[in-house]
Amino acid sequence: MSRSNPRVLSTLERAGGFASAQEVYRLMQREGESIGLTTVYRALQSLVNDKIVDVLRRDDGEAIYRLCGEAHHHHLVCKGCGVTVEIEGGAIEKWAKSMAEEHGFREVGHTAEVFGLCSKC
Amino acid sequence: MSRSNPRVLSTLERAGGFASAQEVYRLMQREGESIGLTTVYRALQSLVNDKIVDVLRRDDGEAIYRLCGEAHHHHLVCKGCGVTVEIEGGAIEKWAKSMAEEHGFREVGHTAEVFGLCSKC
DNA sequence: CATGGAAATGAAAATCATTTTCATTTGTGC
DNA sequence: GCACAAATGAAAATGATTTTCATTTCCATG
Repeated sequence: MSRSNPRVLSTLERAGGFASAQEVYRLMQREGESIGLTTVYRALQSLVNDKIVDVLRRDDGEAIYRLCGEAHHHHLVCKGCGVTVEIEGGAIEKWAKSMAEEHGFREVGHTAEVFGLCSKC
Repeated sequence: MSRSNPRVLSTLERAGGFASAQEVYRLMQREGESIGLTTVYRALQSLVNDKIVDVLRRDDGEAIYRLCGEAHHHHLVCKGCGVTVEIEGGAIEKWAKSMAEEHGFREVGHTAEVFGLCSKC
């Protein structure tokens, strides 16, 4: 019952391994792929079940998917112009892990975003 | 323009300081309070703006609100039962600040959440 | 006591991501 | 070719949240 559609997976990869179902769908449409939104949702769910992708939530509640094992990075976002820089987060990994262990948590993940005003704004 | 309706706040308190907008609404109805769902949503948004409550996301994407203390802290949330522990984040402050400076950003803020499965789940 | 405008309220409609339904298509073994 | 399970996708359903807009409540001031 593997509905893990390879076209969806490869699109998610091309998206930088980080996109919502709607975004994957739009991307595939734009690239001329013929696929239904329903199938995209099912494929993503399936990929999550198979632990091939992770699911997180954006602040607005939309689910975003990313490849497991993707190098985990974070974002530095400008509140003024929206420009985004990927930043490295080794410090966070450690912090999250130690905090979790301290309270007996397992299977730990985390989200972190930094925002401010870039030099131009 | 303070729409931070005190009845909504007190209901959230009574709910154990942890509930979705829909739950607050249902609770108030059950207690015979006369209030509209719209007003509950507006009050909660207002409380978030005023930093009186925090907003998180349940796994299903529903927003949940909870009273928050003054001190800047982060949350360790269980994906299973939703139990939440406040954790200290000095490491994060430093990390966010240094990453931002490195890229010339000013007026820096950040968000960070850690999630996993607690010992009971 | 008006009364006039600003803020608050809430019912109903709109939005939007996600899920479900169901009829159709595709693929596979026989 | 044939039957049958799995996959697909269009359209409808769902459910949280937001928006619209008409009405009501407050309050200051005449």
